[in-house]
Formats: sequence, C-alpha cells, structure tokens
Amino acid sequence: MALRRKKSGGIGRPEGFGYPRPVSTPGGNGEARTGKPPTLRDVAREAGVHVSTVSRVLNDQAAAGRITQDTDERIREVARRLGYRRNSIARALRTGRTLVVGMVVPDVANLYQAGITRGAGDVLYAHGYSLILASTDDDPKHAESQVSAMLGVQADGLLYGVAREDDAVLAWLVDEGIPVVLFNRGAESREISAVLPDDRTGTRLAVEHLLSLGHRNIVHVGGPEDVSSTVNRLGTFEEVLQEAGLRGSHGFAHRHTEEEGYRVTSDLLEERPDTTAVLAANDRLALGAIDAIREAGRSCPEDVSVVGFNDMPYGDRFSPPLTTVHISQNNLGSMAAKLLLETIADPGRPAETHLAAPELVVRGSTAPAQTDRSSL
Amino acid sequence: MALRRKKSGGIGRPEGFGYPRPVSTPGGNGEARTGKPPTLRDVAREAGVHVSTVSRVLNDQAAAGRITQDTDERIREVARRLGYRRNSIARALRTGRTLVVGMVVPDVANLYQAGITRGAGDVLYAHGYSLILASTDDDPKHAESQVSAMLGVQADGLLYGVAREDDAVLAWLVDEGIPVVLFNRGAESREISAVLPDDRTGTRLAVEHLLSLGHRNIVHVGGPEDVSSTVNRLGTFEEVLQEAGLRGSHGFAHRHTEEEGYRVTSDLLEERPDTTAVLAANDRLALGAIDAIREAGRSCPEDVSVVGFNDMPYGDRFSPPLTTVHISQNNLGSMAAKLLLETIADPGRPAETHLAAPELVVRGSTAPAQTDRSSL
DNA sequence: GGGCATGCTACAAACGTTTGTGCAGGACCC
DNA sequence: GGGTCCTGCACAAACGTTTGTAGCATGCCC
Repeated sequence: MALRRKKSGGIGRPEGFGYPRPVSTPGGNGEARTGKPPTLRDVAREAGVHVSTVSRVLNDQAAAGRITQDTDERIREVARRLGYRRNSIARALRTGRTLVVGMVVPDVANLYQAGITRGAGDVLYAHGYSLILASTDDDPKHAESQVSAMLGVQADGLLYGVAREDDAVLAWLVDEGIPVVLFNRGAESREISAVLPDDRTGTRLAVEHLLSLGHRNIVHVGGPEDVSSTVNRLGTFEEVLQEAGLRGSHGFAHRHTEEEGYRVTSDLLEERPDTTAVLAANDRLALGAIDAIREAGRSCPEDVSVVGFNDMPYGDRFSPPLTTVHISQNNLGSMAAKLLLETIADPGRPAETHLAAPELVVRGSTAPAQTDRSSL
Repeated sequence: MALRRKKSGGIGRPEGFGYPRPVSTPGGNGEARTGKPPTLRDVAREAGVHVSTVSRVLNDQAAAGRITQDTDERIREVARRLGYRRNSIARALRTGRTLVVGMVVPDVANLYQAGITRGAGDVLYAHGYSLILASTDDDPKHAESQVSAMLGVQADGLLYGVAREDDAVLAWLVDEGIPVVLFNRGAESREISAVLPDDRTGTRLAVEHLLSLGHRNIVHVGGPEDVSSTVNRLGTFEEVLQEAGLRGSHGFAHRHTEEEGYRVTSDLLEERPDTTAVLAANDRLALGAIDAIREAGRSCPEDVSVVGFNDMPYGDRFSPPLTTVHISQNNLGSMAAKLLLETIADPGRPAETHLAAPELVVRGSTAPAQTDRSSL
C-alpha cells in the first residue's frame, strides 16, 4: 500500500524539480488515472484518432509528411498529458526485437571485467539498448544456465566473455543463430566476431622487459588450459624465451584467482628454486604469485620479479605496485558492443576479430635480476 | 551468413558434449527446421493437442492431476525434440510480469558495488529473474535516463543504490508505483524498503578505534552532502567526538572518488595542520586521503592514521593496508534482492529497513598517535 | 468539370502466450 | 440405470504493439 498510494511529493521534496515526469501533472487530465498505465488506445481515444496513427507519430514514422502537423502535435500533447510510455514488451513481441543484449562475464566482482562492462554498457545505452548481466564464476556449468536465462528474455545478442576451447554453450549459441561477439577470450572458430587483448604482443613486451632486466630463470603462471589467452600467452612466453636461447617452466591455474596463482607459483618455486621472475597470465594470478614468493621467504621484487596482465584498477596501489600489461578495458568493452550492434543489424556480415593494443606499464614488482647473489 | 548457417559442431568440437541442446538432434524431427523457433502451436500440432494443454504442462500447471501422465510425457517429449523454448516476451505481455529487475549503482567499475551486484544477482537468478544493470556515475542526471530505460523494458522492480535526499527520480518511481528497494543509501521516506550499512555503529567503531589509539585531532572526509550515509556518518562522527569532549573538522566530497578524497583531505590538512587521524566516509576517499597526506610530506600511518569505510576488495593489499569498516557486500546485495522479491510478490506489504552489521577491521593505515611529536 | 494523383488517416491482422470457461466422456453413487 | 461429479482436454479472448493496405477526401491537370 505504501508504495502504490503515493501520488506526488513522495519523499518530501519541493515541487518543480527539473526531471521529466511522464505522469500527468495533477489535475491535468480528464479521465481519472486508473491503476493501469495508459496504452496507445487510450491516447488514440483521447486524441480522437486511430491507434495506428498514434503509433506512427510516436515512432517518428510520420515519414514523408504522412501526418498533419496539427494531428502530430495534438497526439504528442495527449501522450505527454496522459503520461504514456510505450510498452516495449508488446513492441518486442510484434517486432521480434527486444533491444536488450546479454553480457556474460567470468566474475562481475572482478575489477577488470567491470571496466569492460562499463565500456560496453555506455555504447549500448547510447543506442537505446539495455544490458543484462550474468556472471558465471568462470564455471562452464554456470554459463549454460545463465545463457539460457538470457535467451529466455529474448536478448537480441550476446557479449560472451567466457569462451573455452570446446565450448558447448557457445556452440549452442551459434547453432541458435543468435548474434554473439566474444570478448576477452576467443574461440578457434573464425566465424564468430571477437575483440581480444593482443596476447602475443603483450606477452612479448612483458617477457622482453624481464629479459632486459637480466632475468634468465623465468616461470609462467598460466590460466585455465582451455582458454585462448592462456594458450596464446604461454605460446608467446616460450617463443620469446627460445629466441633468447632460454627455456622456462610453467603451470596452469584452474581459475583466475589469487589462490590459484599462489598454488601454481608455490609449485613452480619448489620445482625451480633458482627462479628470479614470474610472468603471470593475469593480475590476480600475479597477486597470488607475490603471496607465494613471500611465503617462500623471498621478497618481491628484490628476489623475484613479478609481472601481471590486464592492469586491473588499483594495481598501482598494491604493495609492491604491480608491473603489468595494460589493456584498455573501456575500449575493449565498447568495441565489443559496437561490433555486436553491427552484427545484430546485419547478421550476415563476416566475422571480424579486433585486437586491443597492449602497453607495458612498469611499476614496483619488477627489478633487475641480482647478477651475483652469492657475492652479497 | 557465418553465424546463421552453422547447424552443429560450430566450433570444431566433438559430438556428445554434456550440455542440453534445445535444438533437435540432427535428423531427429520430422518437420524441417525453419528459421523461426518453434512455438507453442508447433508443439501442440505435433503432439496432437491444444496449445492451452501444452502451456499448462510446460508451466507445471497440471495442478490437481488435470492431465494424463501419458499426455504430459508426450508433450514434454515433443517440446524437447522440437527444441521449444518459451517466448518470455509473449508471456510477459500476457501476464504483465517480465521477471526482470533493474539495478542501478553509482559505478559498476567500483569493487564494492560489484560485490553487492553479485550478491543480488545470485538470489535473483535463483528465483528465475534476470538482472539488468545500469551505472549512473553517481550523477543524478544519468539516473533519470537509466531508470527510464529500465521502466522501458518493463522491469518488475528496481534495486536503487543512488538515492539522494531530494531524489526526483526516486519520487517518480514511487509515483509510478513500481516496487523499489533502496540499497547503500536511504531516503527520508519510511515508505520505501531499504537495506543499508549500519552507518552509525560502523562510524562509532571507527572513531572509538582512533580515540583508543590516542588520537585527539581527527578530521572527517564526508561524501556528497545529500546522501544519507554521508549525513549519518558525519553525525555519528561528531557525536562520538563530543562524548569524548572533542571537536573535529570535516569536509564534503562531491563524489566518492580518490580525487575528491585527495582534494578534501588536502584542504583539511591545511586548515588543521595538527591533524593526526582522518576518518573517511568511504574507502576510495580514504585512498585519496592517503595520497594527500603523502603529498603534504607526512606519512600514513606514522604521522597520520586513516580509516575508511566499506572494506573494498584488495583493501588488505594496499600500501598501507587499509583499516576500514567492513560491510558484507554479498549479504547486503542478497538481502536487498530478497526484499525486492517480496515486495514484488506483495506490493502492499509495509516497507522495512534492514541494517547490515559493520565490523571494524584493523590493518596498517592506523597507528597510535605520536604522543609527543616535539620530543623527537 | 471529371479523372487522377496524392495526402492523410483508419482497418485489421498478426506476434506467442496465459487462463477462465465450456464440454465431452467416463466413473461413481444410490 | 440414471443422475452427478470428476477428469482431461479444447476454445477463445485477451495483452499492447506495429505495419501493409484500403479508403476517403482534396487539389490539380487537361
């Protein structure tokens, strides 16, 4: 009762605030305002025209001067007075388009993802779309139900950020013919558009940085084995090392969490005690790596350097500040959104893959290798 | 073409993966699969029954044994075979409920908010609802358009996390009679349910901690003036100080950002150079405060202690690790979601306000006050 | 001044569901 | 063995839009 009863001044505010009020101004309209919101029919009746005319006017479909200026204005005025708002459910049913897109991310509570969400959301909203969000915990089992929910609301397209190598959910999506663009992680298929970080360039930057600091015993903490970025980053890691005549060890984390970074790094450190640098596939893993290093009684960056990937927010405030590969989250998100919008508009267009340019940002977690530890 | 053409094995995966495939198995169904997804009518025709029967079966409305076991099974089988999925747009049109709720947060890219989103999302999904998300940048002007978009998709209810004192958008929402529950920030109105951090208790904990460390010259960095938590936190700050026979200065930030925290703290430090502790209304402001302290040539916590509020993720990794008041984001989010669900189910229920219990977590940004600075 | 083009608006059929009600046939009771 | 009740399903009317097409004026041309 409390909610429905209030008609104005609901929270004790003065009259005349600057926001649009779709409901009629008190006393401004003839028919008593029933509980139901006004429909096209109501507006039509009040304006003395047919609903189709109202529909066209309100959709700016007046096209080639099909409707009198006068009628047009009258309809708009009535609509405003009645507080008409289009029922987009009905519209969606009729047009087959919902103007909703779904976005599935590994973890909403991850800062890096949040930036992408932000970038995507901005462009989507600018185009009149709404964004529905789902978080899978980076667990493929969750992905299926989340995606199912999105198809449930008849999303016009999907932004899919949790692709795996043999991704059944993704296959399903493609099967269904719904527009999808991948972000963060790719799929082998070239038939799905994607916007991804440039893993290879980024990793090369990172490894070369480490090499230039004199590090020779470098290990790599990879992400889940069946994720494209893991594969690309590991591949490039080994490649660059090989070019330098070196070899590195690596391990795989099951998930992109600090705990996993800790676990994998601990193992690696035990296996290769002479390690002086670790390249993590992701900032959170890097954080875990730093924990492991400390746990092993060594320090970062004095004894072992760490470099991450993504440049998550606040990375500069950590102790030590994290050296990492920066990817513009906002750009990545907005590029993905734009691509999806284009795909929705023209489902037949060929898929394209965009690579977001990486940038190495050197901070406090990397330092020159101790050239001669025994001399200390 | 790329997207729509593929019918199976889209990304080169082996057959027989473990996920449900709503589309028919190749060759499994008689009628050619046209472009359009199957409807209730298709299922009905195939199963030789009326659509209403199919509808009831698929909605488990078979109620009191109204439908034969046999018919029931046959319908389900056909539905599965045809890959039928309910068109929730049509359903929403008919039922007037969309099973979508909107959530508006100040900033998606804020970790603290992300945790709340997470908590809310989990319970919503568990109840078959989808979550559409909007971020306002903590700018009331954005809020209006975002909320409008949510009403546009006919959300069944709203989780509103950006309430201000004279919040026109909120007033509008209440006017419209749409179920709303506030989180993070309250409104004066007792007619809207809310789940909020217990600002008073939390602030008291924080100030008492500072006092117990011997601090006597404490300043407060508040948030925007027209936000409930700002008012509550400032009020309690002054109250506790007064009980101790002290007085503190304070300033207001326009937004909850590091930049604003920096600005306000700088001003405060200049005004009261003898300050030895700052209580910030929020962790991000606290971070800015630390910046300001350093900029002023002093150090945290040695010269001046800082305590934040919220306990944002990674607060323990900052340098120095942040002493702050912990609020369980997950709980807060899930409580808000539950409350909203109840309100949607019964719009007439009286509003209730829940307070999330705070907990002081002492880390490295606070230290005992230098009892006698001049003696050093 | 009649026919024709043209400008403006109304008609009506969808879109895919849900759900109150109607109607058979069979079982049960007396 | 007939009435009554239940069981199991079908009918049809919405929900609020959009949009192809029809229709009716009016103005213009010849």
